Amino acid sequence: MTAPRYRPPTRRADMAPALARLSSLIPLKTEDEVYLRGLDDWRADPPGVELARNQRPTTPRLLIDGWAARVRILEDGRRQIFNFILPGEFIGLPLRGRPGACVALSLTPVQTLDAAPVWKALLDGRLSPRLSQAVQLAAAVEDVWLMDQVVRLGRHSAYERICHLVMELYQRAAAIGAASGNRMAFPLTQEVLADATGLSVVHVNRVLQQLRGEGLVEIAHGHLTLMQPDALAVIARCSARS
Amino acid sequence: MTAPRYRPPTRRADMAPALARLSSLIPLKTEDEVYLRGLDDWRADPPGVELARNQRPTTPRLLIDGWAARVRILEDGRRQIFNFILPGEFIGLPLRGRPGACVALSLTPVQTLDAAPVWKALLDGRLSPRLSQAVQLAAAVEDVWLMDQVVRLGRHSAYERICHLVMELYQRAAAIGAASGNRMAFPLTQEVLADATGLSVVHVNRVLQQLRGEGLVEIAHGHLTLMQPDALAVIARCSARS
DNA sequence: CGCCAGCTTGACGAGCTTCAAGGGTTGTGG
DNA sequence: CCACAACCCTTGAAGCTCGTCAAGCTGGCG
Repeated sequence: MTAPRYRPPTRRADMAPALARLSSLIPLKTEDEVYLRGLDDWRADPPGVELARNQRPTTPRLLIDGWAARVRILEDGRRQIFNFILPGEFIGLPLRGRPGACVALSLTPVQTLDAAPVWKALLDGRLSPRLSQAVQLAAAVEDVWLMDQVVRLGRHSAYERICHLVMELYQRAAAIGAASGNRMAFPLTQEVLADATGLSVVHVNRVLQQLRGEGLVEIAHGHLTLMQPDALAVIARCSARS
Repeated sequence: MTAPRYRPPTRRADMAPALARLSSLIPLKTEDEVYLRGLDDWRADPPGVELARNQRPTTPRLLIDGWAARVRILEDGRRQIFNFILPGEFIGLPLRGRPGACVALSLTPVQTLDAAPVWKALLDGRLSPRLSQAVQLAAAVEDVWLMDQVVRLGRHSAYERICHLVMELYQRAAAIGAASGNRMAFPLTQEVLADATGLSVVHVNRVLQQLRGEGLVEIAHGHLTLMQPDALAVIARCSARS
């Protein structure tokens, strides 16, 4: 009956994962890291909170802990997830989008920093060339992920969709140092996976059972394990070409 | 047996549609139109030609006549169309994408202009503020279309997908003055529609039959007619919100 | 200990794909 | 002018993938 009270963390999470992700786009120098660590408008939010709407003006934020997603909700309640947001990614950059196109939603407890100074510095040309390029690259990579999502939804079977998405998420987790030994924390519910893959919850469950039975992937207790990364990669590689 | 010889047109197509489309993003001044009309590296291509690959360096081009599409082709031959390209849109702008992410393919005979001067001028800050903003807006609108595509593929039925796509294309045609009286030239084959909507050709055909039977939409002889635009809009409006 | 969100399973049916074959239209060559 | 080829559209039949409904289970948290 009582609202599920949210106890915000008292301290800022480690910024290393976020910095690792940005460095994976373009190697950052110490001064860049110092600059980012200097961002001081910190905020913590519980799951299920709308972090940003894609409309101007919106102040961009940098995710430093937790998972979020870009989502659209239809009039009749259907939901479609466009993409997941992991630490080191920007939310609400005015580079893209338009009112109602999508909303950023926290999926776990999240911590973010106000990135408005970064954006302002970029526009004024005061941002370090490496950070400028990192922002540009981040946008380009997002575009590619969105195209991958289109291919998954349009031309992959349920089985392929889940394999492909799992591989993407594993590689992104690896880039922030959140994966080791083919294992990673995986906070997504099957309902969220369903909204991302365009499937029903029940069918997501069945595919996951199948993958577990085949000894390919195991998701349990908030963790994901790639049992046969190579076999998975083969299935997922029904993707690019030409 | 003989290659289906291609007779390129001898004269450049009218640029009015392309200019109308850009003006619909941001009203252009006469000098902007003069500048664009001054682009002189003209090219004509038959259908089925790869116009640009999403990788640097690629020289961007401005489509002035015909239809094209951004496509990805999978190893096993499956195809997914991301988006259609109509006159007034740029192909291969280095704003987005990455090798292999997608390819631009002509669907009809097309005519394009080399837009490298535009891009260079933009980078140097020499481009008129209106044209600069038009390019930015074009990119933003493309993002929205891509998200719409994700929603169609992920959460719409076949019936809804086709209605929604038809509405989008009609509005885009209207913006370039290529539609009148609920009617427009429509050069897409059912196979192309299938690759755009993630369906099989056979099922696209069945849905089109149904729409025709219901007196909603008629596609025949390369032309599309909206018989009941209002009813269609209601079906298609299962889209944005929040 | 009890509650609730999330996971699991079965049965059934709809939506869509696949395979197969036929028909219409357009353009090319004899 | 006709015949033919290529391409596209159309239709039927059969079956698989996936969604829906319904019910029970499990684990974590207050």
